[in-house]
Amino acid sequence: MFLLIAAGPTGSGKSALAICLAHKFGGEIVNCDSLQLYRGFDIGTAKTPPGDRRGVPHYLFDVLAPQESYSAGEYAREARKVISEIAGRGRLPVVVGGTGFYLRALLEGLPVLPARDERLRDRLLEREQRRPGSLHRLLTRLEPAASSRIHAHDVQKTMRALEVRLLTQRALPPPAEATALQGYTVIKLGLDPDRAALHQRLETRTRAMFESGLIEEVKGLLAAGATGDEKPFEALGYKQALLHLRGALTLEQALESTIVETRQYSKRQRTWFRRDPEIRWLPGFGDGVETLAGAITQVEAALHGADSTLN
RNA sequence: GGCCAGGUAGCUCAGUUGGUAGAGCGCAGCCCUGAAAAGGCUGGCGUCGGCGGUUCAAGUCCGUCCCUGGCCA
Repeated sequence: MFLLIAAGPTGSGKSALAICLAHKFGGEIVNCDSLQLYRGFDIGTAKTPPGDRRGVPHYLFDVLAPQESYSAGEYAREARKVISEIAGRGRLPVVVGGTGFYLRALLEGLPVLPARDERLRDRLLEREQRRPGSLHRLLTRLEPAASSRIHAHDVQKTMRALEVRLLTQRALPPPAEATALQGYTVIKLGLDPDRAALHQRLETRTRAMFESGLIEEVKGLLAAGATGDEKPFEALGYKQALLHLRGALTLEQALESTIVETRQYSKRQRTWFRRDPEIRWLPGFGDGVETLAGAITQVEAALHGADSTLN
């Protein structure tokens, strides 16, 4: 069984590439983007409209309501289930998305650890607010190895480490090893367009999002009952649209801020994916003819290469 | 034309009584084990508008010229 992955920074054309490959090789698409999971967040997440999907089935899009929180662990479980169903039908699962951490959780697994505990977190946060730095000091005492890996200023990660420590102490048995996804030959493709060209495209795309109704989409979500405090409103463009609607930013400032933060996000994605030695990098954008041809060649070679070694 | 306020890192600006310059943002690089479009770390020699002058020493004082904004003509 094969599993195809399309990775790369936002705006590099992953979706176009994935749809094309799925169309050609009998594939079905599985989302690996932490925000395209949400219903109603369409324009700002650059979700492929149903009309552009060329009849290729798409999974794990629009499966969450705004107020539902989510995590890499939940994603990995859901995605593994969907992938196994697709493969079970004799089709090729094609995972597309820029959320590197979710992809890692899916393929390599996460250590078996307790999930988030909001009540514990509230207490820890309160403690941190009363005495800044106290959580990291506590972690250093309880779990020196973990605290040395986490910078003292990184409260979010410090809190997670403490949470794990405090919960596992109570709830033995000790954590098991991470379980990697088994049974698939994974073909990882990565898109690596020229940086200046990507920046240009991201700016153009962001302007287009605002012009084609991002603000109205946010108004609609609020009218439908969202408060704006839900997690997906932290997303690029949504955050700024909200600030604009609340009068904190002019439209121009909201646009400018979204452009800048999108560029920074794309850089973080590059840094993340670049470390993965299994990715076969394709220069250019996923909708480029040559890039697409190169991808098809790669996939064919991988499929045939595996055929001959299996026989 | 006159008066006033400014011209310091890509941008916005700090720079005490003169001792060869700093913050934020951007930008670049990086980290990441259930918030990940999140969170965090590292990186600042730049003709201090130009030219003269005073001084051991000038972004900091003096002169002059140029530019920008405002006010008055």
